[in-house]
Amino acid sequence: MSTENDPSNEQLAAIAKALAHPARIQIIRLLLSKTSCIGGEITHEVGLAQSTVSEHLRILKAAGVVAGEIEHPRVCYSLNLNSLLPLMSLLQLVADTATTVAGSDGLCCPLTPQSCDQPSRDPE
Amino acid sequence: MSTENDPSNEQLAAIAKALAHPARIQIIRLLLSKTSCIGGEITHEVGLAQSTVSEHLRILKAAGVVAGEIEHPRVCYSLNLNSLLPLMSLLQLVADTATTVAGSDGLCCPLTPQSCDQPSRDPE
DNA sequence: TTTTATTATCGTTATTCGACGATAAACGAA
DNA sequence: TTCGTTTATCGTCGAATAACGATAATAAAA
Repeated sequence: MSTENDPSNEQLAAIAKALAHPARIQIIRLLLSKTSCIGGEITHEVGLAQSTVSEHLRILKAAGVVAGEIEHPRVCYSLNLNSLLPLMSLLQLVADTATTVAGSDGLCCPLTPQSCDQPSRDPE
Repeated sequence: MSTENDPSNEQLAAIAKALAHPARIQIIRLLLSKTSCIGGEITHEVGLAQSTVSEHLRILKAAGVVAGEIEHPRVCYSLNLNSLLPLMSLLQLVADTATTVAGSDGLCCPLTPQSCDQPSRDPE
Protein backbone atom coordinates (compact mmCIF):
# COMPACT_ATOMS: atom_id res chain seq x y z
CA MET A 1 0.00 0.00 0.00
CA SER A 2 2.12 2.87 1.16
CA THR A 3 3.93 3.47 -2.08
CA GLU A 4 4.43 7.05 -1.11
CA ASN A 5 7.49 8.78 -2.37
CA ASP A 6 6.05 11.88 -0.79
CA PRO A 7 7.88 14.92 -2.05
CA SER A 8 8.73 17.40 0.65
CA ASN A 9 6.62 20.39 1.44
CA GLU A 10 9.45 22.54 0.13
CA GLN A 11 9.47 20.69 -3.17
CA LEU A 12 5.74 21.05 -3.68
CA ALA A 13 5.81 24.69 -2.69
CA ALA A 14 8.62 25.32 -5.16
CA ILE A 15 6.56 23.88 -8.00
CA ALA A 16 3.56 25.96 -7.02
CA LYS A 17 5.74 29.01 -6.73
CA ALA A 18 6.92 28.56 -10.28
CA LEU A 19 3.29 28.71 -11.37
CA ALA A 20 2.39 31.59 -9.08
CA HIS A 21 2.52 34.38 -11.61
CA PRO A 22 0.11 35.26 -14.42
CA ALA A 23 2.89 35.70 -16.94
CA ARG A 24 4.26 32.26 -16.20
CA ILE A 25 0.83 30.71 -16.48
CA GLN A 26 0.49 32.45 -19.81
CA ILE A 27 3.81 31.05 -20.96
CA ILE A 28 2.75 27.55 -20.00
CA ARG A 29 -0.49 27.97 -21.91
CA LEU A 30 1.43 29.27 -24.88
CA LEU A 31 3.68 26.25 -24.87
CA LEU A 32 0.59 24.09 -24.65
CA SER A 33 -1.16 25.66 -27.58
CA LYS A 34 1.79 25.87 -29.90
CA THR A 35 2.96 22.72 -31.50
CA SER A 36 5.82 24.40 -33.24
CA CYS A 37 8.98 25.83 -31.85
CA ILE A 38 8.72 29.23 -30.31
CA GLY A 39 11.63 31.25 -29.15
CA GLY A 40 11.27 34.90 -28.43
CA GLU A 41 7.76 34.76 -29.76
CA ILE A 42 6.85 34.36 -26.13
CA THR A 43 8.27 37.77 -25.37
CA HIS A 44 6.02 39.45 -27.87
CA GLU A 45 3.02 37.49 -26.74
CA VAL A 46 3.13 38.27 -23.03
CA GLY A 47 3.64 41.95 -23.60
CA LEU A 48 6.34 42.51 -21.01
CA ALA A 49 9.90 43.62 -21.50
CA GLN A 50 12.25 41.07 -23.00
CA SER A 51 14.37 40.94 -19.87
CA THR A 52 11.31 40.36 -17.73
CA VAL A 53 10.10 37.50 -19.88
CA SER A 54 13.58 36.04 -19.87
CA GLU A 55 13.52 36.13 -16.10
CA HIS A 56 10.17 34.33 -16.00
CA LEU A 57 11.55 31.72 -18.34
CA ARG A 58 14.58 31.37 -16.11
CA ILE A 59 12.32 30.74 -13.11
CA LEU A 60 10.32 28.15 -15.02
CA LYS A 61 13.52 26.48 -16.17
CA ALA A 62 14.97 26.51 -12.65
CA ALA A 63 11.85 24.73 -11.42
CA GLY A 64 12.14 22.23 -14.24
CA VAL A 65 8.76 23.17 -15.64
CA VAL A 66 10.18 24.10 -19.02
CA ALA A 67 13.26 23.06 -20.87
CA GLY A 68 15.15 25.19 -23.34
CA GLU A 69 16.97 23.86 -26.33
CA ILE A 70 19.31 26.28 -28.01
CA GLU A 71 18.63 26.56 -31.68
CA HIS A 72 20.41 28.85 -34.02
CA PRO A 73 19.95 32.25 -32.58
CA ARG A 74 16.84 31.43 -30.58
CA VAL A 75 15.85 29.00 -27.89
CA CYS A 76 13.25 26.31 -28.31
CA TYR A 77 11.19 25.88 -25.17
CA SER A 78 9.07 22.95 -24.12
CA LEU A 79 7.06 21.85 -21.14
CA ASN A 80 8.29 19.15 -18.84
CA LEU A 81 5.40 17.16 -17.44
CA ASN A 82 7.50 15.25 -14.96
CA SER A 83 8.24 18.34 -12.95
CA LEU A 84 4.55 18.90 -12.37
CA LEU A 85 3.68 15.38 -11.31
CA PRO A 86 4.26 15.84 -7.58
CA LEU A 87 1.85 18.75 -7.45
CA MET A 88 -0.65 16.86 -9.57
CA SER A 89 -0.48 13.96 -7.14
CA LEU A 90 -1.23 16.17 -4.19
CA LEU A 91 -4.16 17.80 -5.93
CA GLN A 92 -5.45 14.43 -6.99
CA LEU A 93 -5.23 13.24 -3.42
CA VAL A 94 -7.29 16.22 -2.34
CA ALA A 95 -9.81 15.50 -5.05
CA ASP A 96 -10.12 11.85 -4.10
CA THR A 97 -10.47 12.61 -0.41
CA ALA A 98 -12.93 15.39 -1.02
CA THR A 99 -15.20 13.43 -3.30
CA THR A 100 -15.12 10.50 -0.91
CA VAL A 101 -15.68 12.34 2.32
CA ALA A 102 -17.54 15.45 1.32
CA GLY A 103 -20.58 16.21 -0.70
CA SER A 104 -21.18 18.41 -3.66
CA ASP A 105 -19.99 21.47 -1.81
CA GLY A 106 -16.42 20.34 -2.36
CA LEU A 107 -15.56 20.68 1.29
CA CYS A 108 -13.26 18.06 2.52
CA CYS A 109 -12.80 16.17 5.72
CA PRO A 110 -14.44 17.78 8.71
CA LEU A 111 -16.77 20.75 8.66
CA THR A 112 -19.83 18.64 9.16
CA PRO A 113 -21.39 18.86 12.59
CA GLN A 114 -21.32 15.10 12.91
CA SER A 115 -17.59 14.74 12.49
CA CYS A 116 -16.50 18.11 13.71
CA ASP A 117 -18.72 18.91 16.60
CA GLN A 118 -18.36 16.53 19.48
CA PRO A 119 -17.80 18.68 22.54
CA SER A 120 -21.19 19.47 23.94
CA ARG A 121 -24.16 18.40 21.99
CA ASP A 122 -27.27 20.20 23.01
CA PRO A 123 -30.57 18.64 22.22
CA GLU A 124 -32.94 20.70 20.14
CA MET B 1 -22.11 22.19 -18.21
CA SER B 2 -19.17 22.60 -20.40
CA THR B 3 -15.78 22.07 -18.89
CA GLU B 4 -14.32 24.93 -20.87
CA ASN B 5 -14.69 27.93 -18.66
CA ASP B 6 -11.01 28.83 -18.92
CA PRO B 7 -10.03 30.65 -15.78
CA SER B 8 -7.80 33.64 -16.27
CA ASN B 9 -4.06 33.54 -15.87
CA GLU B 10 -4.46 35.68 -12.80
CA GLN B 11 -6.91 33.24 -11.28
CA LEU B 12 -4.66 30.27 -11.84
CA ALA B 13 -1.64 32.13 -10.57
CA ALA B 14 -3.53 33.09 -7.43
CA ILE B 15 -4.33 29.46 -6.67
CA ALA B 16 -0.73 28.46 -7.22
CA LYS B 17 0.42 31.32 -5.07
CA ALA B 18 -1.70 30.09 -2.21
CA LEU B 19 0.16 26.78 -2.42
CA ALA B 20 3.56 28.38 -2.86
CA HIS B 21 4.80 28.04 0.67
CA PRO B 22 5.98 24.95 2.56
CA ALA B 23 3.93 25.80 5.63
CA ARG B 24 0.76 26.05 3.56
CA ILE B 25 1.47 22.77 1.84
CA GLN B 26 1.94 21.26 5.26
CA ILE B 27 -1.37 22.66 6.41
CA ILE B 28 -3.12 21.18 3.41
CA ARG B 29 -1.55 17.81 4.10
CA LEU B 30 -2.60 18.06 7.71
CA LEU B 31 -6.18 18.72 6.73
CA LEU B 32 -5.97 15.78 4.37
CA SER B 33 -4.68 13.36 6.96
CA LYS B 34 -6.98 14.37 9.77
CA THR B 35 -10.56 13.29 9.55
CA SER B 36 -11.51 15.14 12.67
CA CYS B 37 -11.76 18.81 13.37
CA ILE B 38 -8.52 20.55 14.10
CA GLY B 39 -8.29 24.09 15.25
CA GLY B 40 -5.07 25.47 16.63
CA GLU B 41 -3.60 22.03 16.50
CA ILE B 42 -2.23 23.23 13.18
CA THR B 43 -0.23 25.88 14.95
CA HIS B 44 1.54 23.37 17.12
CA GLU B 45 2.14 21.05 14.21
CA VAL B 46 3.83 23.44 11.81
CA GLY B 47 6.15 24.80 14.46
CA LEU B 48 5.84 28.45 13.61
CA ALA B 49 4.49 31.26 15.72
CA GLN B 50 0.75 31.35 16.19
CA SER B 51 0.43 34.64 14.41
CA THR B 52 2.39 33.33 11.46
CA VAL B 53 0.25 30.24 11.13
CA SER B 54 -2.86 32.36 11.41
CA GLU B 55 -1.57 34.45 8.54
CA HIS B 56 -1.00 31.36 6.41
CA LEU B 57 -4.50 30.20 7.21
CA ARG B 58 -5.80 33.59 6.23
CA ILE B 59 -4.05 33.33 2.87
CA LEU B 60 -5.46 29.88 2.29
CA LYS B 61 -8.92 31.08 3.23
CA ALA B 62 -8.63 34.13 0.99
CA ALA B 63 -7.80 31.85 -1.92
CA GLY B 64 -10.75 29.64 -1.03
CA VAL B 65 -8.53 26.63 -0.51
CA VAL B 66 -9.68 26.15 3.05
CA ALA B 67 -12.83 27.10 4.86
CA GLY B 68 -13.05 27.91 8.52
CA GLU B 69 -16.05 27.21 10.67
CA ILE B 70 -16.06 28.89 14.04
CA GLU B 71 -16.61 26.42 16.82
CA HIS B 72 -16.63 27.23 20.46
CA PRO B 73 -13.33 28.90 21.04
CA ARG B 74 -11.53 27.32 18.09
CA VAL B 75 -11.98 27.22 14.37
CA CYS B 76 -12.67 24.10 12.41
CA TYR B 77 -10.84 24.11 9.12
CA SER B 78 -11.50 22.08 6.02
CA LEU B 79 -10.27 21.83 2.47
CA ASN B 80 -12.32 23.11 -0.43
CA LEU B 81 -11.75 21.02 -3.49
CA ASN B 82 -13.60 23.34 -5.82
CA SER B 83 -11.04 26.07 -5.40
CA LEU B 84 -8.32 23.79 -6.71
CA LEU B 85 -10.16 22.51 -9.74
CA PRO B 86 -8.97 25.18 -12.18
CA LEU B 87 -5.34 24.44 -11.42
CA MET B 88 -6.00 20.72 -11.63
CA SER B 89 -7.55 21.21 -15.05
CA LEU B 90 -4.50 23.04 -16.35
CA LEU B 91 -2.12 20.41 -15.02
CA GLN B 92 -4.29 17.69 -16.48
CA LEU B 93 -4.18 19.43 -19.81
CA VAL B 94 -0.40 19.50 -19.64
CA ALA B 95 -0.36 15.84 -18.75
CA ASP B 96 -2.65 14.90 -21.61
CA THR B 97 -0.71 16.95 -24.12
CA ALA B 98 2.61 15.68 -22.89
CA THR B 99 1.69 12.03 -22.96
CA THR B 100 0.18 12.45 -26.39
CA VAL B 101 2.90 14.45 -28.02
CA ALA B 102 6.03 13.55 -26.13
CA GLY B 103 7.69 10.35 -25.14
CA SER B 104 8.77 9.01 -21.78
CA ASP B 105 10.95 12.00 -21.12
CA GLY B 106 7.90 14.00 -20.19
CA LEU B 107 8.82 16.78 -22.52
CA CYS B 108 5.89 18.33 -24.21
CA CYS B 109 5.21 19.83 -27.56
CA PRO B 110 8.29 20.79 -29.50
CA LEU B 111 11.86 20.00 -28.58
CA THR B 112 12.16 17.35 -31.22
CA PRO B 113 14.29 18.28 -34.21
CA GLN B 114 11.47 17.33 -36.54
CA SER B 115 8.94 19.72 -35.10
CA CYS B 116 11.29 22.26 -33.69
CA ASP B 117 13.89 22.68 -36.31
CA GLN B 118 12.54 24.55 -39.24
CA PRO B 119 14.83 27.47 -38.81
CA SER B 120 15.48 30.32 -41.11
CA ARG B 121 14.00 28.82 -44.20
CA ASP B 122 13.42 31.07 -47.11
CA PRO B 123 11.86 34.44 -47.00
CA GLU B 124 8.89 34.29 -49.27
C1' DT C 1 -19.36 40.30 36.16
C1' DT C 2 -14.47 38.07 35.46
C1' DT C 3 -11.75 34.38 33.75
C1' DT C 4 -10.01 31.38 30.27
C1' DA C 5 -8.91 29.60 25.84
C1' DT C 6 -8.42 30.30 21.06
C1' DT C 7 -7.83 32.98 17.07
C1' DA C 8 -7.21 37.39 14.52
C1' DT C 9 -4.90 41.66 13.89
C1' DC C 10 -1.34 45.19 14.44
C1' DG C 11 3.41 47.03 13.96
C1' DT C 12 8.00 46.13 12.71
C1' DT C 13 11.94 44.24 10.24
C1' DA C 14 14.50 41.58 6.86
C1' DT C 15 14.12 39.36 2.67
C1' DT C 16 12.33 38.39 -1.85
C1' DC C 17 9.86 39.55 -6.14
C1' DG C 18 8.66 41.93 -10.38
C1' DA C 19 9.65 45.09 -13.63
C1' DC C 20 12.53 47.87 -16.37
C1' DG C 21 16.59 49.62 -19.26
C1' DA C 22 21.15 48.87 -20.42
C1' DT C 23 24.46 45.76 -21.60
C1' DA C 24 26.81 41.44 -22.53
C1' DA C 25 27.11 36.97 -24.70
C1' DA C 26 26.50 33.65 -28.40
C1' DC C 27 26.70 32.55 -33.16
C1' DG C 28 25.33 32.37 -38.04
C1' DA C 29 25.59 35.38 -41.93
C1' DA C 30 27.68 38.76 -44.77
C1' DT D 1 36.72 40.19 -39.58
C1' DT D 2 32.18 42.83 -38.66
C1' DC D 3 27.19 42.84 -38.48
C1' DG D 4 22.65 41.36 -37.03
C1' DT D 5 19.58 38.72 -34.31
C1' DT D 6 18.23 36.53 -30.15
C1' DT D 7 18.70 35.58 -25.42
C1' DA D 8 20.83 36.12 -20.79
C1' DT D 9 22.58 38.92 -17.15
C1' DC D 10 23.28 43.09 -14.40
C1' DG D 11 21.81 47.11 -11.47
C1' DT D 12 18.16 49.41 -9.43
C1' DC D 13 13.79 50.65 -7.53
C1' DG D 14 9.28 49.98 -5.39
C1' DA D 15 6.09 46.59 -3.77
C1' DA D 16 5.03 42.41 -1.65
C1' DT D 17 6.12 38.56 1.57
C1' DA D 18 7.32 36.08 5.83
C1' DA D 19 8.25 36.09 10.39
C1' DC D 20 7.81 37.56 15.06
C1' DG D 21 5.92 39.53 19.60
C1' DA D 22 2.36 42.07 21.51
C1' DT D 23 -2.26 42.99 21.68
C1' DA D 24 -7.20 42.83 20.59
C1' DA D 25 -11.37 40.27 19.85
C1' DT D 26 -14.55 36.53 20.66
C1' DA D 27 -17.47 33.65 23.32
C1' DA D 28 -18.15 29.90 26.60
C1' DA D 29 -17.61 29.02 31.41
C1' DA D 30 -16.99 30.19 36.32
